Amino acid sequence: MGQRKTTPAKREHILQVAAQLIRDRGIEHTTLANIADAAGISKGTLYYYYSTKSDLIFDIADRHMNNMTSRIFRWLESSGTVQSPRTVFRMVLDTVMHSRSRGHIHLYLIQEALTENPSLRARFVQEYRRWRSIIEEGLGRVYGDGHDYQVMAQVLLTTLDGLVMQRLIGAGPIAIDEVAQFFETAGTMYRENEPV
Amino acid sequence: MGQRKTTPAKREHILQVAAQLIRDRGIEHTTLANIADAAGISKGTLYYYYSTKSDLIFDIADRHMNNMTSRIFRWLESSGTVQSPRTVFRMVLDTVMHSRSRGHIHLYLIQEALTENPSLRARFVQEYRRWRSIIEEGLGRVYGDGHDYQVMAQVLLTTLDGLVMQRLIGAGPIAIDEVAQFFETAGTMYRENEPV
Amino acid sequence: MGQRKTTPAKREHILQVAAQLIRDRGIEHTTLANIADAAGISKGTLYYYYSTKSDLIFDIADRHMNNMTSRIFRWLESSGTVQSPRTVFRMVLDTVMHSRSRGHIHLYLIQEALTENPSLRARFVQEYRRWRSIIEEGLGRVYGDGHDYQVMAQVLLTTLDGLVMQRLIGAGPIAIDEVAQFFETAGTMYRENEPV
Amino acid sequence: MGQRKTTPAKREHILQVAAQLIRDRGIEHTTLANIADAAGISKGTLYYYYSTKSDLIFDIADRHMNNMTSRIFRWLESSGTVQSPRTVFRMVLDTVMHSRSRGHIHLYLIQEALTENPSLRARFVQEYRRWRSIIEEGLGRVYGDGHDYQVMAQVLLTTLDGLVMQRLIGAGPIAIDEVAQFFETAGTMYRENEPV
DNA sequence: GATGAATGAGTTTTCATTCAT
DNA sequence: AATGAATGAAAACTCATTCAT
Repeated sequence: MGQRKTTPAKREHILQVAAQLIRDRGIEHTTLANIADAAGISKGTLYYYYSTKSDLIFDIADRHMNNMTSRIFRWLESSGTVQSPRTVFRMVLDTVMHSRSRGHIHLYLIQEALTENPSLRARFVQEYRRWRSIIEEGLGRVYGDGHDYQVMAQVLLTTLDGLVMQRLIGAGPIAIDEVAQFFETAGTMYRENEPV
Repeated sequence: MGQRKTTPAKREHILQVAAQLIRDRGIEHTTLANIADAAGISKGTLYYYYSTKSDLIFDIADRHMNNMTSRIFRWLESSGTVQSPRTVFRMVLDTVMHSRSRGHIHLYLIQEALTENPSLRARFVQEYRRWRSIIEEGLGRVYGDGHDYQVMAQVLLTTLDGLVMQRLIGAGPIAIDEVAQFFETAGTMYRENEPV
Repeated sequence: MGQRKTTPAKREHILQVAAQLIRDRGIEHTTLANIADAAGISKGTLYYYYSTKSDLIFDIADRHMNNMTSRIFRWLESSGTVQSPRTVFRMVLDTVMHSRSRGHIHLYLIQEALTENPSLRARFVQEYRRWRSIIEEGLGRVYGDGHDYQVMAQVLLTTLDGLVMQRLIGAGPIAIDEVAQFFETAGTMYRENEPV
Repeated sequence: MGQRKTTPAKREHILQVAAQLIRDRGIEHTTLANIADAAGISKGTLYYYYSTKSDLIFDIADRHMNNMTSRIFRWLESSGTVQSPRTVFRMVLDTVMHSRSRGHIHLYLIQEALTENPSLRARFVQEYRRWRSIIEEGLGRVYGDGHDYQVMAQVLLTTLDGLVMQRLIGAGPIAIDEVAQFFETAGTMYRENEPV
């Protein structure tokens, strides 16, 4: 829904291939020649679709964030019919962390945004805010009342980012179930103690 | 204090300068020429002290992790005499997130470890485990009993990482106080519900 | 009036647009993609009308030289009815230097002719001779007698070229009036001293 | 006297070689690989001395203009002891136009300055002014009195530029002697008629 | 210890041109 | 007539690394 122009099939193909390569080797170690090769086209053709490496990266980031957003959205939709908050948490954690590669690309893109891509950075800031508010709304729905879940949403989102990093590093298995439970009990607790 | 061999003053100087540059522009955008320039030496001399860019980066990472570790250690030491768990959390969050630049370098180094520096990665894995166990011990001390704070330690550490990332992106101010409170109440709650 | 074949409207349009671009950015910095864009057509279509960049440039040069020639011709026509030689010079200088853009394209085209377009160069040689003889004839008419104005015509034409260059560089305002006067007095003088 | 830093021998060598190539084929058709080859060094080494094609071109232009300037200066020096104005003109014209290659490079550099090198352009403007004033002073000396030779200096300089262009195009032999004579008689005349 | 010079292998970018539809 | 897609060959630029002095 609303990519730039109408992404033609080949542009889409390039996007996929490039994202895959970047996942595997990082942005800096993925050359345009690599991408062209993997996509089965010439460098010239690559240029036809993306006249700059930056452009390509921006589109990959864009796609990535849209994916994340719609994933979280779907969670929000479904959460209306779910009884157990715990199940919900498990699902969120699970979904977002789903593929190691997704985490990889997430980290690379942030890095890129940080060092030399101001517009990409702006995009990240905007998207983070969006995610936070979606999560907030979802939490409100799960717990059913009018409490303020701002902080909890932030912690949850933040934890997700942290999990991505730790998972990438591979510092031991991550006990998602336990973390989910932690958040559930914390949520209940927090709600009760709120008037602080 | 016990670097490899006896770090001569110039090696130390190079380290500092390089770390600073990497903080500002990322690893990939910091060339050896940049470092030599900033350090006021020639590229040849740089190579006299560090025969490879990787070596230099490893040393920077080493230094960085030692810093983190001793910081968390200090917390452990001090936590024995602190009454309020909340104060403790605030302090940890505060300390670790202290400088934006530190966060930057943390992220860059992880990236590097991820893409092409397996030994650096191993080092990170080891250090993360260490941090987690320190935090675990500290939590036990704060809450005073024999409960198992593994998950909570993980969540705390993870959140720290996540906070670093979000802070880097600059997605709005981070309500450290509130997060600290969240963890405190969560901690209490979790302790009580533990038998799961 | 009488281009090759019968220049269809679109070919003419391309010509204008391309000339404009070249005026602004030079030949080397004007790509066929630029021209196609500016003309509102596709590169493919551009190739339908001009099978080579060289062809297009030749046509532009052709047009440019025809313009210059007819301008000087007009001067010749009018000069018969003019009394003051000075007025005439002023007019020539003024006319030829009329638009900065024309000077630009003149220079660019000469450059092109020089480096890689022998046929264009031949065309320039031919045209320069023509201009010189037109000017010579005009001078004879102005001064009314049978003297030989070859040198003066050359100096005048040469000065025009020089003025174009200096004007392009923008090295200060050019005192056209004074230059015109210089030529007038010089002309008179020269005529008298001729038997050298 | 006062190149940037102290031009090492190799830098100087590169400069000469590059200037030569540019004279022969133009800026656009002279690649860095060509230059490196002709200079007997690698592209990397070329980069060591000139990190940009623009830098190199600027230095060539700088050198070129210094050459021109000192050539005109020398004329000024010598002109003090010369009796015949005509001899002087001949010499100036002759000297400046001396080598066809010099003209070539002059034209290319102006072109370059025009299209995308503002600092080069500024340099040209400055140098043109300098040349004009040197010529003015020289004329005053030749004609011995306090008249104002501004216009004549401009016409002379302009004519030189024009001659360079026409010579490059190769539009017939240039009658330098006659042109010199024209300027001499014109000079005398102009001086006498000055109070206009 | 220190350095400037040199390098080569790789990387992005450019663009005139071709061609099937 | 018109076009979008594709291409290749070349060009500029990057930079970690080596080495004689």
